[in-house]
Amino acid sequence: MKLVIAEKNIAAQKIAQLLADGKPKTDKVYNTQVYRFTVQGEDWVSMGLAGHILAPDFPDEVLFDKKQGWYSVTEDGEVLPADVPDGLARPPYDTKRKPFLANGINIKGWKVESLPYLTWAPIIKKPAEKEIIRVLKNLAKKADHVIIATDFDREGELIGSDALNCVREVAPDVPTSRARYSALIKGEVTAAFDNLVSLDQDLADAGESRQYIDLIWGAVLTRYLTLARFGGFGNVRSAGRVQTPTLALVVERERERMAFVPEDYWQIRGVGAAQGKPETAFKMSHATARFTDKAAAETAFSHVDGATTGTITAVSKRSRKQQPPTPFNTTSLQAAAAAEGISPARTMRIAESLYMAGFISYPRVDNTVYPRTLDIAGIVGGLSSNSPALRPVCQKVLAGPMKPTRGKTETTDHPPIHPTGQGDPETLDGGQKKLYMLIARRFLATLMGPATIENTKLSIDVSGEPFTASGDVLVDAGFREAYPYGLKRDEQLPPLAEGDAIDVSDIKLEAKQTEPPARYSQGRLVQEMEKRGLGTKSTRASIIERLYQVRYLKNDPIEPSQLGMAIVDALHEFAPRITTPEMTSELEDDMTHVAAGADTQEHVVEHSRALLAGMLDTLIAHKDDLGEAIADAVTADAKVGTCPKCGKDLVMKTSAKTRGSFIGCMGWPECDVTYPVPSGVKVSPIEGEGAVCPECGAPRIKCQPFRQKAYEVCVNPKCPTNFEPDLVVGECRVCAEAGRHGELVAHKSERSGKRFIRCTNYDECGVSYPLPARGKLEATGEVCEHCGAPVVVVQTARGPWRICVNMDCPGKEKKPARGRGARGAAKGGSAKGGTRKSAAKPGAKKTAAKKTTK
DNA sequence: GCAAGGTC
Repeated sequence: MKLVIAEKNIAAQKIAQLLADGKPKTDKVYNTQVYRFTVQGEDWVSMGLAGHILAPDFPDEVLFDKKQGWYSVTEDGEVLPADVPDGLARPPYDTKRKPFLANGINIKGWKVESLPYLTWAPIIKKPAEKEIIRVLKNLAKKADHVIIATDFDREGELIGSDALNCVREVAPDVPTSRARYSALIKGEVTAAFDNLVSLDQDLADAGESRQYIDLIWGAVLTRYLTLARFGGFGNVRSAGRVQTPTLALVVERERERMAFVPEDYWQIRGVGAAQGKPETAFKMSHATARFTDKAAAETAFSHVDGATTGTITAVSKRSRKQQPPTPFNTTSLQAAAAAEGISPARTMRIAESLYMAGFISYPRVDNTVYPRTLDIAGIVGGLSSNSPALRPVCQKVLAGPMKPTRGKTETTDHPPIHPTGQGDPETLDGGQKKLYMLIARRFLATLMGPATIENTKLSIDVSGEPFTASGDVLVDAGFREAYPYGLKRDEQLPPLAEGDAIDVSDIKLEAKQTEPPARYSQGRLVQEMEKRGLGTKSTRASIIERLYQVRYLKNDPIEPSQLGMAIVDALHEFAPRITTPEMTSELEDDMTHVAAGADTQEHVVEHSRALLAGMLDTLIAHKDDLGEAIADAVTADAKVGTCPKCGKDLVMKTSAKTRGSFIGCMGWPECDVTYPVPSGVKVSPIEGEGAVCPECGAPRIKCQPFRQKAYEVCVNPKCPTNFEPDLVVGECRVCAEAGRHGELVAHKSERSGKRFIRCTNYDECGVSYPLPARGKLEATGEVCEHCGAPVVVVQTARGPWRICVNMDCPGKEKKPARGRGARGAAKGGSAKGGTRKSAAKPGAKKTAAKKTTK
């Protein structure tokens, strides 16, 4: 039996189909799919791995004592790896050297001293995909020939080499060979299997060098940063060859913004309209788009101030074509999806699920050129029958020439990301459908003609001053019929001719300032990483996500936190190599040499270890400075405002007793100012105007609910801007039926800030209703016609909103368009609306909201 | 409690 080992299941299946005499049979070994087939009567089996099946790691004996964590203490009080194997320590760090004594000292402060040992620690490969390895070994035992058919690239060679090492453990003598194909098509694959070669160990070693260097630098620097000032569990401060330069890009942009000196300029703008037709109003501006000289701007303005008429002096029309977009690869899909509000990491998760469900092609590709073998018409036909919304445009595409656009990158391993045309999009959830439609529409757009946009430019004379107005109209939609993403709205100008008089109004002189360079969006950052050679199509999204997770980055567009800036600054000073993309490009050079046999893995890795070791003395010497910088940055990130009592910083804190968070003063215990944290929202400080509440002097904060509009409130729940005196909204029905008198009163919890209505006889009737978190309440004195509960009015940003307070009311109307969380909350109350257990219980609301917002 | 690279 011949065993074929592919990098992934789909490749194993495809290879089986392409090589088999007839149809391959799907079989299972343990729980993994394999494909059995015959080639010229001989039995073959193919299986897919799941990428790397082994992961590099330090051996357990140098992983440091498990109980002690990342360091351990010898009997002499010496802090060392739990057991230093022979030959582990290299100059200038040898085992005889005592880094320090821990007796009588707080050991925590000394942990980084063991890092030189880690720098020289040996690295082994540990099983990462145990199930796959089990299957691999099971099949290898029965095989008389093993063929490695992983992807034809450096990582593929390494994955194949790891697989061979597993095979060798159970079948040391089985002959092995390597099939190299660069596209999963008949010609390529059969040629590869007709011309088997042997595994390129140099290429695999090059890949393994990358693994080792990434692990050593990542582990040593991450532990260093984490331990320099230990911030408690869950506060890892990571560093790495790709993530740190990526973070540095964001920090650099932020620094440019901070160093930016805005320049003043002036604009004169107004509104024009065809005479007597105010409905044709259009914007116009002075022909000098930006006056840099204030006096000149004022002079020009003095001529036109209060003008009511103007004259068209020229009309010019020019049409331009917008070319259809190129096919999607991973980066361009991530960028386009990011513009639609889906982060690169989420895009990849959704794309993976669409791929697994058969809706789209393989999502990790660099290629932007459809292969000739792709059945484009078949896919369009499939889309047409499965997606009614796309049917008309599909029919148009089918009737056209269907000449696809081409991008710059052409590889043959996978086609660009495209819909398969199969599957009913109605079965997809919201995020999946949104991404699927983007991919499907993009695909159609690449088969269509350009869009034509007609630009009209009016030159206007107003009291001797030249003005212009410009309008863009899409006259021929072309590919835009399929792909409306990022399309500007038409700006239509009224039909006017030279010499026509127009009405003019609202001419204003506006003082403006030039803007600093924009922050990166997640889509832009992915593109920038690609440009600088940082990460791969498969890793960039997750690396950005990681930077958010360790709280180096925040918001979108991306801002670095104080912590992120402190990390970059510290590493830039003491380990600059890790902060720039050059480490990656030099690593690439090294790997090229190893792959070519001009250098060895041992030499390259050792050299890298030495570079890191050379930085450690300085890093360790500056541990306290760095720890302080990190601690200060973390405090600055936690700041939500300034204490009205003592002027120190108010920060987010966690109560040691209840583990709940609250806002407290850094001046504690001298100053006892605390505030509750509004629940269910992300809190951030307000800078500049509006930072301090004019009513009570407490800071105002910005609250960002999940997927809802952010709002600003005073942090003080007792502030008149938050506090509403208890409001009687009606009479309690339950009490009335029981012959008691109970009044329904609106309350606001001082602790959580939550609002609710409760009966004055709550202990007896248990009647309580949740209320919306915000908006001034008014009693109406009315009762609901459906359920008899009181009706109140809530003043919202969108105007007054009348509601029956009973969330379980049968006549419940849909709320005016607001966030989903609020709808979820309303639903949550409905479970047992108006009874003690549900409505009043804070947990109930939260769970329900979670369910619907997921 | 570490990285980055595959893929699920």
